[in-house]
Amino acid sequence: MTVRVRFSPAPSGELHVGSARTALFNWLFARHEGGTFLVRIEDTDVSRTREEWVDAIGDTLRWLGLDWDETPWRQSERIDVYLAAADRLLASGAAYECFDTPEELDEMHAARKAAGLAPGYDGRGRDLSADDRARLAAEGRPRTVRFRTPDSGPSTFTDVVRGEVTVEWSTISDFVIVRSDGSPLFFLANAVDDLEMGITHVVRGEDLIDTTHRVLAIRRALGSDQVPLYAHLPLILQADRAKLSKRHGAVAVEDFRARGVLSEALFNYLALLGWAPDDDREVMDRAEIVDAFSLTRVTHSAAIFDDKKLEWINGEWIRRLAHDVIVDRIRPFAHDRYGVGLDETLLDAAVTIGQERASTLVALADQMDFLFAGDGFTVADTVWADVATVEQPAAVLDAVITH
RNA sequence: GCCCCCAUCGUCUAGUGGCCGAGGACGCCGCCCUUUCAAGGCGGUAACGGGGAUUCGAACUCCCCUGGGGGCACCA
Repeated sequence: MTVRVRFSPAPSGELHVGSARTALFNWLFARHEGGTFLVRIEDTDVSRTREEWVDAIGDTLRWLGLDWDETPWRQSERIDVYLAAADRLLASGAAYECFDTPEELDEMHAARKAAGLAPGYDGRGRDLSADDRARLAAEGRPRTVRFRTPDSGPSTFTDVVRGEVTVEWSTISDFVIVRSDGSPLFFLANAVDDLEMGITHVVRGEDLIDTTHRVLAIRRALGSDQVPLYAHLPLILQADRAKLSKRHGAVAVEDFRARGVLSEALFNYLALLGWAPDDDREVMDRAEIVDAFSLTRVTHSAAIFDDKKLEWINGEWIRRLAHDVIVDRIRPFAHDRYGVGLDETLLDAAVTIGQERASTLVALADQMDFLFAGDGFTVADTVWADVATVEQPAAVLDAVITH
């Protein structure tokens, strides 16, 4: 079987490190297995989608070094496919039409919660007659399509990292697959696409583990007896053990990029969050990681994102990369900061110092402050005071190089 | 509230019944190198959440508790 995986981001913001890690693991798995890595934009919710995010996510993936194999899919261009599937589910009785108003649903949720149940749905629309439905539709009530879940019995699937995952159907109520505005929802689109695109392995965050039962149920109702192999990755948490959020500093890949984290370093660090090779290596390049990667070695518990360790790996990479490569990457920073009159010789000298001591490209740029500005040095306090007091740039350079 | 998942140093992790009086890395603390900062070298600090059970023997198996996380939407 040829491995076929996909990364399916919702374009509702910049790519954050959690999603990037998911993309990375999918990519690593595909490359390791010689399989295919696809990108599928899950933009069925038009209100949350912005075209600029679609482009931004692509740029970020490219920057990280994650290349995809086929033209990216857009779910927004396949709406009719999902609705056709919904019609089939309706025809077979696997799904049914509902005409509940938002107010009625709110009331029901409150009542169910008070009764110690999950918000869910009480199935009130399940057994409406054709006449009932026609009448309610005629009243102008909103029409949605719900998937009918089994009343009882176990739902089990095999997860590569977690083993057998079982849940009782009675805890999962009927859920909406087509909105009142006629657009399809995640569960439907996801099930249809994974099926039609021949996805063999679904690698995603653990926050989606509970949705698997529903997606699998839709697949079966659609007539498929094929089940992709799932692998739910442990979540990435903040230092306070809460889910990563924008309130707590950098979470978007672009934030790290702007901060001067090298692509190689973030790739390397992210690979180590939730996975470890079977030896002691930590600083590894892309090829080494692809070679060593395996889903069976993915860890089980949530990991805290550690900036310190990222900084360390970044420093390793700054020192490891060829001098010219760093000069090329630092040039935009230097240019922004010091303008057109950029002195290439000094830039070169700054990188020399930077590779020796900096952990991030921004810190490296700080080294340049005193080289370019002469007296205004921001290098850690009194560091290199004697060198910085030399007035002639040439002498500074000399001192730096011979130091 | 209900459901699911998870549980080794502060953090990332190795570990799949004896090789573990628990290994590596980051961080932190010393010392060395160095005119100073880094980098580097050397050393140190620090963990199997608790209780049962199985076993000749449990970090590794099972159960309970506790703790943490996630889910329960006309978001994905």
